[in-house]
Amino acid sequence: MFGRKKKQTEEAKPSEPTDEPEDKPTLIFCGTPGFSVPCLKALHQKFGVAAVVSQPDKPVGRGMEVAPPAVKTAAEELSIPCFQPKSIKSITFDEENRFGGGSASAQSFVEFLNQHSAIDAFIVVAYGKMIPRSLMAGARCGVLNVHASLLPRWRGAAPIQYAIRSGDDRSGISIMQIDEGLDTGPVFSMRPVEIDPRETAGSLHDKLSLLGAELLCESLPRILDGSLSAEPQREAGAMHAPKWRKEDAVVDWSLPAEELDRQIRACSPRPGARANFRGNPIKIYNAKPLQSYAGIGKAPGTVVKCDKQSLVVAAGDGSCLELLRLQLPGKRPLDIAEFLAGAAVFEGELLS
RNA sequence: CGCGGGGUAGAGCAGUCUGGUAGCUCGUCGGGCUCAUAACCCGGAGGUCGGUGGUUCAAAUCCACCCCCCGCAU
Repeated sequence: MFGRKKKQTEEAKPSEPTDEPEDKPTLIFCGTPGFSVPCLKALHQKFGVAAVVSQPDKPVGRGMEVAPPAVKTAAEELSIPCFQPKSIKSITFDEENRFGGGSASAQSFVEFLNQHSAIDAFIVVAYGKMIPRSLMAGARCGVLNVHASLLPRWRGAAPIQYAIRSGDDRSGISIMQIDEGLDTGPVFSMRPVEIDPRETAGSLHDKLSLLGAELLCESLPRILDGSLSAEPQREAGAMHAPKWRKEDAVVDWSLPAEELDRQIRACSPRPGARANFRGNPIKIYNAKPLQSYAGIGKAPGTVVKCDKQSLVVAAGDGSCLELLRLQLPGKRPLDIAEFLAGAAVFEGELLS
């Protein structure tokens, strides 16, 4: 069992592959944002993680202060060495089983890899960069990936958002072998999760983040000992979920309310679906499509009802959207009753 | 030193430019009206106006520094 915890006193591993599985596999974890952290923590607790690779610290947020990625912070808490090369794509792996090449910022990582020549697997969870061939060749089990969709649906960077915006009734986690393509490698295991009708990208993100850690830890022992094989993906049903762009968050009131609702949930809590109100950008975090107002016939974007408790706006195809949680620039997100307590809104006003 | 908005009663806001009795919507408590109500009417409680220092006869308001929250951009 890989789950048994044994103190490992020797740093270096024998380079010859042995028939007997090691007490503890040598794993290198690559990840960057908060989504990856549960995987890292669970993996380290059950199997031990030899090293972490994450994106470099970068200026981020207000004030452009340099901040470390969530995975680096977690690695430090767990006392795992963390490397942050600017690029790993030029790292090589030669016939003598040595890593080489790589940018200047990757040198210490390459050096570390050569000290651990019996790497069992690289495990990539939302690392944020493509993985070079050298890493696939350089570990006994290659590069494994935790992906937040049921492949081949939603390959790419934003599977969670696409699943919600498309109205999918389920999502899930796939554990796959990374090949040269974008999320095209063969799949070891998948586990579905239901998408609740009121699911947001945030809530699904959190669920899948935990589910990913769970399924990874369950699958890994059998991947490492070869008893679990990977099935090639069917190409039928393959869908691409590219990076979520700014335009994906812009509300178009001429769309039917149900579509707007899905878009709003896909954008919540980040970046927040965006509309315009009296010349100000306004963010919509939660809304409800209404049937009872359907067919009212006002121009999309028109406020068709506004009292102290509720605000209803006309959308496309005669549908209406009740806004439930809003945010004005410089303000906190507010539930509709609070919002209306401070901002007089009139029926007939137009949002864009 | 990326650009910008904000912190005033339990919540959301106005008042700050032009210093001079703390205001609005909601909630809450009490009373009234009503078959009834999240409706309506009357009344009450609740605030060291983010903090510290300065200017002034007088500071929510002007000046300086600090703390916290948020929008854009990345």
